[in-house]
Amino acid sequence: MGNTLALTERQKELVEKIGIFHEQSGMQPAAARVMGLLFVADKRELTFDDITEVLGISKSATSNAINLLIQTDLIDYTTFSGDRKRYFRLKITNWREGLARKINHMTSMNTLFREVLEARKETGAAEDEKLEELIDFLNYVNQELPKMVERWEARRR
Amino acid sequence: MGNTLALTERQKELVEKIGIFHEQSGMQPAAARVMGLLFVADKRELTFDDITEVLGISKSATSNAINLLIQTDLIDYTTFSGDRKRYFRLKITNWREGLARKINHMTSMNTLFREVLEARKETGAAEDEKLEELIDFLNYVNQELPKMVERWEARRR
DNA sequence: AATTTAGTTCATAAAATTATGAACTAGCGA
DNA sequence: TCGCTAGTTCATAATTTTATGAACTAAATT
Repeated sequence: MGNTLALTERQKELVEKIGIFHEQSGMQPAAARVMGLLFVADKRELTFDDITEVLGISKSATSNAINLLIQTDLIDYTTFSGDRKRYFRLKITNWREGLARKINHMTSMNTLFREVLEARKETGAAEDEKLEELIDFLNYVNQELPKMVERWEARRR
Repeated sequence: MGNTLALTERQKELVEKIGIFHEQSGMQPAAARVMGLLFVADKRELTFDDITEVLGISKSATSNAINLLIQTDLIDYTTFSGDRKRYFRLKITNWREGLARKINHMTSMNTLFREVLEARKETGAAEDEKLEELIDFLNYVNQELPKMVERWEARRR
């Protein structure tokens, strides 16, 4: 029983590209490939076995990856009555949120920088001012980013 | 000859915090600690040996870390005549740029998503529309972010 | 010329991450 | 009750990443 989901070369290439992208954002390799596959496969919903077979990874690797992606809310699944399989699919809508969270993580450095500044013996050095400036910038981004998302949403309507 | 730069507990704590933050952004552990140290040390400029001794890492680890940080433009050094040592220091001003670059990397996913969409057999499915929407959002961010930075700069003056 | 200083390089070791496969579980249907 | 399906779990293996230490270089100093 050959697998009906075989990928074209183009699809394989895109799975890798998307995989690498996610790896670079800190995701485990297998999970990153699962993301890629869910993006490019001919079907929008894949079963556990689809994933295992098409990616050529072990069941445990698939299990790990899927649970990780569910936990981080990047994928989802449906079921159908009289069928025990789960059908996994991307939760694309959560991307915006995820992006915002990541940017937020970066800009959250500002509180840590503030602590650093307070722990420094006051030298009144030019370096301290530069750090102040950076903190101010991060604060600004933190404040403006949600507004930006709102503007995008408004424009959409 | 004991080292004159010994860190307080508070400073050590902050080095670790900053280190972990950078590690989470994909930086190698040793380099991440060097960043932390340069942030919290009593002096704003440290030598190779200061770093090696205070962090308790090997010379090669220090060498690696420093070269990495110089390459990625996160640190700098000065020299003084009649002194062969290099004095390493943070290049804080480049942070804004670095942050912008990272956000850009994330939003650069839009071109890849566009490729995915084009490779999909046109099903006209709702999923495709969601992906379109995401691409649109990423485009928007890419476009608006530089403006945001400009607004911050303007406000600063 | 010999030594010291300020590093670099590289083979190897240690540690951390990721994947495997075999054994297991729990529900369903016959 | 037996077997099958759809996974999970865990000890172990493979891979990757990171750090070490010893040997080296090249410039400055004595």
